[in-house]
Amino acid sequence: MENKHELPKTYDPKSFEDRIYQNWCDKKYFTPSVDDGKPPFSIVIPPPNVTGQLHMGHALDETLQDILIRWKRMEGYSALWLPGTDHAGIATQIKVEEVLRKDEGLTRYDLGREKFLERVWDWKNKYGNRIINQLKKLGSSCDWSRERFTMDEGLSKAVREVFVNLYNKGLIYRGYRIINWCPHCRTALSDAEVEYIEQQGSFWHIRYPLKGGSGYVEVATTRPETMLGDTAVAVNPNDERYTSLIGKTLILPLVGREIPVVADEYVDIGFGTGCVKITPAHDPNDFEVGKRHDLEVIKVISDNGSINELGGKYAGMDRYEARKAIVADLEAEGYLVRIEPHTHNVGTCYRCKTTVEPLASDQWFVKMAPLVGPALDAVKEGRIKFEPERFSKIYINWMENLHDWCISRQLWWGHRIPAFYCEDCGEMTVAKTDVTVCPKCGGTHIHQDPDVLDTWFSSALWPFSTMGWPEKTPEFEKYFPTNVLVTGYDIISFWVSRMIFSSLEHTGNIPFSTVFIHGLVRDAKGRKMSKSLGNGIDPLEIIDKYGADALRFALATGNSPGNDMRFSDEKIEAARNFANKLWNASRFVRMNLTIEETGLPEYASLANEDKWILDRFNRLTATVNSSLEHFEVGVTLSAIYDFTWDVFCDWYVELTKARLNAPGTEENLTAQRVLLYVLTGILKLLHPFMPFITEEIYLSLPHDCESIMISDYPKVTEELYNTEVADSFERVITAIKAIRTRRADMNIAPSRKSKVYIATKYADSFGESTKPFFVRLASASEVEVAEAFDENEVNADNSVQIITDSAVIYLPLADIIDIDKERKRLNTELERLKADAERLNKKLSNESFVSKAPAAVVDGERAKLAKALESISGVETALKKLG
RNA sequence: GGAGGCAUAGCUCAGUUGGUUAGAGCGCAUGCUUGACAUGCAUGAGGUCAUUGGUUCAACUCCAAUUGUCUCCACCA
Repeated sequence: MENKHELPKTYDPKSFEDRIYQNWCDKKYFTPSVDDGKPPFSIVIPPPNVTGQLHMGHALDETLQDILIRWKRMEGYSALWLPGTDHAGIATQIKVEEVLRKDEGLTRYDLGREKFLERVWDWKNKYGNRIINQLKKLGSSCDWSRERFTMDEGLSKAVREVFVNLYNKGLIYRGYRIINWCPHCRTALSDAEVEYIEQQGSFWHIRYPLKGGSGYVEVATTRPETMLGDTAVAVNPNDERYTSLIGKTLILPLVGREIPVVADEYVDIGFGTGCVKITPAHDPNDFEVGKRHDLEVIKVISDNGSINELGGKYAGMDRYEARKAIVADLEAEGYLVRIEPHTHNVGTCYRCKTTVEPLASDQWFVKMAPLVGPALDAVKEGRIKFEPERFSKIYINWMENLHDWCISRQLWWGHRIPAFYCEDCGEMTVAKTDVTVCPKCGGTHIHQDPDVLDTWFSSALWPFSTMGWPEKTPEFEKYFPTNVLVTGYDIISFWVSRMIFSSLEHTGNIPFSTVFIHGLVRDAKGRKMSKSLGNGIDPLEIIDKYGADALRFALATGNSPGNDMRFSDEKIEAARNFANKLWNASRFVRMNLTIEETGLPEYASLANEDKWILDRFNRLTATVNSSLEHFEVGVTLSAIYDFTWDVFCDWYVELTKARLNAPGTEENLTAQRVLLYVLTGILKLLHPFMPFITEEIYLSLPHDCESIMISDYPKVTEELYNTEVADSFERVITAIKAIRTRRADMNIAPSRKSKVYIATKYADSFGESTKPFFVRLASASEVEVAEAFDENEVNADNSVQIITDSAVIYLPLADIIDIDKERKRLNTELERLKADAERLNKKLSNESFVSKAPAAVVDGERAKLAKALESISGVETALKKLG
């Protein structure tokens, strides 16, 4: 047995959390061994961005994962929680560019690609561990020895392997298509990276005159500047208003270009004017129309969002500046018909919120159609389960409506696309290793594609790339597929779905069997926490003030899967108060301990209240284990909370005080052992949720293991169930509560003690050993129990009468009692009970209820009726005695 | 336009396959220095479980519609 330390008088989490975490690390408890012979349980962390700072969303995510992993570890699994970080292409590149501009007044182009990347790596090495250290403050039991980074050597190898395989299968291709372009980040974006924000805009109606001066057509647009790239106007072939115009030629205003009127089903007859200007280079639908009619693609907006050299007099203007100028010119020349206000959704970059510009560009794409089927089947067939289940619908809906995935980014920070071009013969080679000699012409003037891959391309491989894939490492063999993925619903489309189809395609296996989805953490007013609102709550400040355990408790409690939650001062204070309560109860138990052993004494030697608490604890254990199995973290925690506070502290600890005050007796030792057993059990059940305080207390008590985190999680012990004794003891509790209630009703000061006479047919329940409980907890001066009421002992006229379903209790308090009031009260009570009994009678005489309801339910109702009848007879007796 | 969530006490929220008198925290009221804890103890007030219908012996729970509210996806120029 190690030395047991003292527990200081005040609960001060700062005094032990870091020390305990360091000890766990030193002992390597977080690092499971592949050959430990235990069944595997694994989770990979959703890798936070290296640029990131811990926020409440992370705190919730990590807390839930840690709860699961600690629970499974204590249950005897080889529990691996694999941590790491994501290189976060756009975010990190922007971050370092900012620093560069601020500190040195330079742009990345000033440095050049290689030098710039050196700076990014410097930055990563310097600040990339910040978020990892923050995770440690939370108590996360990640296996830091297996920490990975999306751009480390192994993962980069996996990325290349996947790219080349997909390319060779024809699932990756290069194409000239309309993509979403962010003029600020100067890169292409995937559909998922575009956020639509509703904006107040205008609808400009413009006349396009017919060649030859005989009339015009009227088109409407929200982006007038794109007219510089118009190469046709389209009408619906079934639109009778315009059939005569099809095939005619128009003169594009301001530009003077001749463009045709084409017929295309894409045009909605009922919307706008029914005539649509077609700009194939800057609109995805127009691009398709253009392909069908063989129209020229004229790109007029450049990478930085300005009008390019094809824009005539508008060349060089920013797109919004050009819009103003064009509208003004149209008006001056009489082409502008009118301007309508118009609300529409504008696509913006999810990183910088700049309005994206759709433009035609050469990019790399993943062909989605062949990957979707298996990824849908895995969920539909239940091999991958979403928890809560409803999120599988969101997943399915998204997967069924996928376009090809644009994976190339015009950035420098990321995995460079492994495509090599021969400058001599133009051959392109895609290969796992760098190409230096052209396989076609033998030329050596080779350059690699300058683009990098979408960050999510490497994230999609995370569950297996982190395990060493494509090598068959021992980790991969043992821990893949992983068991649970814990993440927020906001990331299902970005990440979860891509992991699923990638894993199925490349490993032939699912990446995880359960996706445990949680909601967002909002502020006390229900608003999303954001930098711009400045309403974010810093988890590290909370930890500093209240402790990591309190933060974890606040995040885990009252939170149901998939739902958003609010974080408030009240919540964190309630959590801290609970920790304080546990701390003090433990201190009380500890100061009364003289024993060293940890087990229970002979069951037969236990008092009824001991058997009662053990029965209740056993039930708690059953609840906890089954609800954790269903990811009901919040329900589990509140069950432990209620038991700890209401059952253990408020009742059982109080009930043991009489025995604790009698040192040296056998009863005293028994009480100590049961107290220690139940308290230790609570600590173990609670440990996954509140790892620090439970460890600190556990080690201060006689303990059976060198750390609570590697001890065994409590399991149900069949022998500890004892409904009969537990029910019998509940009668005592019921009686004490009833006495307290009556005394409070009558405003009897606690200092005013009273004799307590208990008339009951359950005299066994109210044995000699229960009398001190009435003295201590119900202000009794002395207690007398009788099988039946003894008229000689009690003058009912002078007694307060209390009726429970198992006893009639008399408090002789002659000077306080008001006979009329008593009679009235008893009559009201009698009426209520009779109404109850009648209702139950009616229910039980209902033939279909008795025959169709389960026997247990019917029996339950019968028991209720029996209790009601007993109470009725108790009240009637009392009334009779009252005269 | 498509899909989904939510609606329970003054506030914030639980309520695990339908089965007592619907719960918690905070707040409120009353009384307590009960030698672990005032970050506490005891007691209490407070709810037609959004509305209407349906299924069932039985509905806060399942189904449909309605109202309010939030979110995601698509995007008609």
